Amino acid sequence: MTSADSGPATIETIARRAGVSIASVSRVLNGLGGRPDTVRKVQAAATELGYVPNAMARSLRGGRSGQIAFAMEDIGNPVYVAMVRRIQAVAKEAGYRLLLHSTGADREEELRALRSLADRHTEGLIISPIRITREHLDELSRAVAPVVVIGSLPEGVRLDNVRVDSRVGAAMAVAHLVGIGRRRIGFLNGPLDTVPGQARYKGYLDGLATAGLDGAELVESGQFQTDSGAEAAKRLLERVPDLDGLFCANDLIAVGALRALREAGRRVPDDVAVVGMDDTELARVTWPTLTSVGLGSARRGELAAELLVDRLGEGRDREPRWVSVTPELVARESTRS
Amino acid sequence: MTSADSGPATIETIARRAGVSIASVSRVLNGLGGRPDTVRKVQAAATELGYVPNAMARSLRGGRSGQIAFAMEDIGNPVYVAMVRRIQAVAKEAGYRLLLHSTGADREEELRALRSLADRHTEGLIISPIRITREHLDELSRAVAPVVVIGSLPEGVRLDNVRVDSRVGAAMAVAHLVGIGRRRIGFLNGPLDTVPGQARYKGYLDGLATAGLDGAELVESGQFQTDSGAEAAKRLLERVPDLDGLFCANDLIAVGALRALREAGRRVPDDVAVVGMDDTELARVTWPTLTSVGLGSARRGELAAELLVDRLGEGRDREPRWVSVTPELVARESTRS
DNA sequence: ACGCGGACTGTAAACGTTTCCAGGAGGGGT
DNA sequence: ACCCCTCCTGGAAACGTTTACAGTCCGCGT
Repeated sequence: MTSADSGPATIETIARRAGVSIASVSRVLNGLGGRPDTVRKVQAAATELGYVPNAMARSLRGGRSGQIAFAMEDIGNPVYVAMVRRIQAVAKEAGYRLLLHSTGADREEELRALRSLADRHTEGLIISPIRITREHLDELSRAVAPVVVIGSLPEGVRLDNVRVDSRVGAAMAVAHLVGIGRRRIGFLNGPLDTVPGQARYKGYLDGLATAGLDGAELVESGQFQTDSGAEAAKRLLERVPDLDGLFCANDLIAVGALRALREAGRRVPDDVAVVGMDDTELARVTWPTLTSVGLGSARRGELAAELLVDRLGEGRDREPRWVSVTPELVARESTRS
Repeated sequence: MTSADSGPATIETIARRAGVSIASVSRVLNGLGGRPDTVRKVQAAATELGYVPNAMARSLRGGRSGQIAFAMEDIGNPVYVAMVRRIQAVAKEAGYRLLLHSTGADREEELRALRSLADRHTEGLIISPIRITREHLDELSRAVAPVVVIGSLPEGVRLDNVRVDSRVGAAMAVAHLVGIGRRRIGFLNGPLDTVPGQARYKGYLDGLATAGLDGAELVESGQFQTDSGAEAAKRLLERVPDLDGLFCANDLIAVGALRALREAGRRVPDDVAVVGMDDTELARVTWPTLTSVGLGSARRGELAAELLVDRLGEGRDREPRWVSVTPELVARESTRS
């Protein structure tokens, strides 16, 4: 009560006040037994002093920081919001705190996140890179702590991995448009040199091929963002006035496209039916509400977090696991026939 | 290169390899001088071994973890996304990592976030509580590390604080609706027992009073969320069929209201003009786009982060500072006259 | 030639824990 | 009455840094 001890109470303060050794204090506080009166004295002292163990000291000694990190492009994209939410939940459940890295899709930032594992402030990392370069792979293989990747990896990379076949998802989108009678189906993509950009482009072509259509000239690429999507849509509409279906590589692009279509006086879905991808919360907010191919982002976040937590505990040395989620098309007003 | 040292390189590994003491290694690596050849040897050894300093050890010794935290209700609300983005940026700039607490507006969780400062894993906290109880204030005053509150505090609380007069903002919304000729102006609020709920309600009344209107019976409350907003709107429409203006306490509610209005066959803005609050990214996504009173969420996040960073550095003992941001109405299609 | 000052170095302590180890106390069985 | 076993305890080391302190070396001025 009086104790003129400077600074917050430590295990030592308690030891002095309870008249026992710091070892005993530590044991009692960790529930490792002790004589009843020792336990009582220590607990009394601890609560009186409002003792809270110093997490840094504990981490240093135990080699465990109790922290994991999630690195994504930008938290502004609702697809990552969904992931963060679930990762957060799983992490908290397992007793980990969550750190956020916003990389802005900058390769250097991503690598920095990866390398930052080396300083041990974080026990593991979930990363969702949209480009995967040789350097990424090198750095991944060299990572000093467990890493779980959300997104597709090249064959043979031995890392826990949560993926979704967005190529199939893209094909589903096209099939759906074909199914409601559309024939001139455009595609607004993100950058072609990204993993998702590639996969979705191939899926688009797959979908067209299956339907016996040709759409080579109906593609525009930009960024995976709203404004960029609006511009791309405008370009496409000028080039292809008889467009009647539009698949967008993510919901942000789709939102931009809806805006551009409206400004161009096209009705959705009557004139042009639109399908987005990711099935984010945005899809239920637009008007008309947006048909979108869900890629299970919440689920992927959850799975990734579970993989990581497992590897940090029980599954220390298990084989790397590749988990996948299946895409699912959610039909809404933007493709009502 | 060969070194059968187990585990990652430490300052000691380097010392052995370079044939100097650990003190010298530390000094060289921190740029505190040394004889040219010592510097060379140490640096060579460090890079060969790929040395990275252990953040935990450093934190323990230095008493600084290099981490700050942000506690908010739910990252699903775009208003927090905007804040997180900016906080993240400022934190990174100043060399801090950012931890996220999602409290789900649960009082216990919020208090836990506050108390968790005591374990020193975090140097400071930015918190945006929507309810402020006696317990919050006690815990805030007792916090062992700097805290910045985003949101209004009772008079006399000595804490760094970033606020916005949302009461005035609400009044602006009503004035705007009055300005375009609306007279039966409803209000969809969040919970009345929250700080923002209170302020916005008062502002709504202020606005009506200024215009010489009476609207006591035109209010519905629910949660600050989309679905809840849709339900509230439905209830209100049934009770008040001649509604011609609607102010919503945040954009999520407004999005729900837009949906409900559409389902009820009312045109926006022709039949009912709608104003939201927070001016989140959602406002530009809906159709019609949503007029909304911006409360500078990005700016508030930024200011809060700056206050915190300052207090952790230079401003250690400066007086608590109260900063405020002024609301700003952004007119869009939902109130076009 | 000697001493002095300055620049550099190494030893050791400190940060706050957890945990290994050896020793002590107490109780039960012979 | 003695011994052994169990249970608890305190001392000390360890985690990987930074830093105060005291010592060493060198060159320079006298």
